[in-house]
Amino acid sequence: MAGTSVHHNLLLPQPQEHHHHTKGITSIEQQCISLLKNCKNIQEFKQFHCLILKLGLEYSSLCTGNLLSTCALSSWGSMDYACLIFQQIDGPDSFEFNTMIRGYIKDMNLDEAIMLYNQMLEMEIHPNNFTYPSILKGCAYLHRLEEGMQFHGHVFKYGVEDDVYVQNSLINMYGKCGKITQSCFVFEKMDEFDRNLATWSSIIAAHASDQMWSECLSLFQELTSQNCWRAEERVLVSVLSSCTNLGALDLGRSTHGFLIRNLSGLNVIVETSLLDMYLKCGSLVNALTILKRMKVKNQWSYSVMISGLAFHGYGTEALRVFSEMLEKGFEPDEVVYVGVLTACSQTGLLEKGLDFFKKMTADHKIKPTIQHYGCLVDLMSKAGKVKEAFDLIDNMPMEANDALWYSLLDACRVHQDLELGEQVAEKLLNLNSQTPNPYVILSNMYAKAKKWENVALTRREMGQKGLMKTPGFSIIQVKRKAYKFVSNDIMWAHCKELSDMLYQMEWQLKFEGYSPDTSEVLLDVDEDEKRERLSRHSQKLAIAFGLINTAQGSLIRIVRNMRMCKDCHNYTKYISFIFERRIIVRDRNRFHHFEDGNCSCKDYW
DNA sequence: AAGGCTCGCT
Repeated sequence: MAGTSVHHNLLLPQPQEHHHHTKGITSIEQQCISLLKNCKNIQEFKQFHCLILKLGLEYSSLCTGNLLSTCALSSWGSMDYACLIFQQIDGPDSFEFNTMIRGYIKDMNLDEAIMLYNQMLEMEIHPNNFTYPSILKGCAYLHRLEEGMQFHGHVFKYGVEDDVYVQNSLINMYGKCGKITQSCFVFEKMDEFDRNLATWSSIIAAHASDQMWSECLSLFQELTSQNCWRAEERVLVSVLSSCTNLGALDLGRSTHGFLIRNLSGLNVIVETSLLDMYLKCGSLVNALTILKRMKVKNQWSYSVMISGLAFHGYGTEALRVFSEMLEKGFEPDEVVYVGVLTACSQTGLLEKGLDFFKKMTADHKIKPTIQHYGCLVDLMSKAGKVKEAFDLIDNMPMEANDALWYSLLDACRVHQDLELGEQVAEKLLNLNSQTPNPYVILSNMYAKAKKWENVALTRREMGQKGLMKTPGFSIIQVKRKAYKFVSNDIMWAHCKELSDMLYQMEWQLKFEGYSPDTSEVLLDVDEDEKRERLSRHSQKLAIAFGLINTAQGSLIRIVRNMRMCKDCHNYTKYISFIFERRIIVRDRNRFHHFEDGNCSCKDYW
């Protein structure tokens, strides 16, 4: 038994007659401390503690502090026992209080930590620069802004506002509580030379989580321009997240290169961020390479993989990854289930999706959030069950948001359910009357049903509110430069090269059997005019530009602000076949991979 | 005796 040999060791220092004092601790105390720190579990620790008490050792406050910290901060979760020790201490000092607070924060027990903090003040023991970082960390984690602000006040009261650890913790706390302005305020007030990597990491992460991605990247540039910079995984994770959200594949690639050059190995969090970046920026090939090289995967890696595959239209593969995750013994959380349900809705697996929803609540005891209901509504709507989706929203335990209604409204449009569409549009306008989107979708539905009076009426109502339709556009990247094409933009009509290319494309398309599908042109004009308009959709212009300006056989990437129309989808399939190009289009919901005349969405989107 | 990182419905 491990205990026996340790007892033996503990008794060893006894024969020493003269006590060596080092830094105020006797050598026997020092030995006790080191033995205590090597304890593997609470039982072992208790045994030692009893033994020390039996030996009748008088220990100094430093020793008590160490005893406490060993217990309170151990990984074997023994705050109860630490409490017992703490209560026996006659007049605990700030060191001991800080240790206990840190122990509670480690267990995410902010309320107990705050109680102890108040007790500290009552006993007129001043908190110090070691008190605030830990307690602010607790506020950050649990998004407790009110308490965090209170501590910010105390930081001044107890004169530790210039401590860099305290300042970093404040930046982090405000960032996590969504108060980016306050984070910046603390950051700006800091001495430039005091700022360290944790400072930068906190402020950069704060911007990333507040969706200020471009600002996040400029801060990172500011950091790299300083000489003190060194490779830091933690910072780069936030940078990668910003690249992901901006769809900045090039910058993401550079960051990946930087990581490879500067670090010998990558941890699982960085690898997961890279995985997410490549997936969301549309490079499935790079994502799969990362995945193959990953030695360690955690729940988040699977989560990213599942939603990423779903985003690319590989629903079945996403579900296969999910079952692998379960086999490996990872407990699915609510986020993973959002990915799983998305995979089902993107692929049209209605029954499976409903099954997963049941499993989630019954087997895994996860309370569905509005996001889960969102997926479910999308799942049913896309499968044509619009009435059922409407009933589901009515019977949900929470209020519906606009995302949910939009999902249903778009399905009403696709499945031409005018009556329900009108109801849904009204719901949306009740939520926010100053948005053009419900009017636009509704008028498009009227147009498709050839109810031109209603079209005019809807458009007029929209105009009276001063609302404008957001124009559809497509962005194509050529040699690291972005070119934006807006539908029916006449600016490009003067470009001979482009109109020649469009003419050539059209000619070859017709030869291969393509005929324009004018059913989604939503104006009361004749067939020729419809065809004319169709041919000037932004995606077609962007593709023509891409065919002219990129090397033969190379990949074409397009990002759009809207869902593509049926005809553009069909047209792009033909182009991928005729010009032997892979074309990847990201619309507002997902990726479409066009290759050899087919699309990864299998025409379900 | 202390502080910093990644995933989710239109």
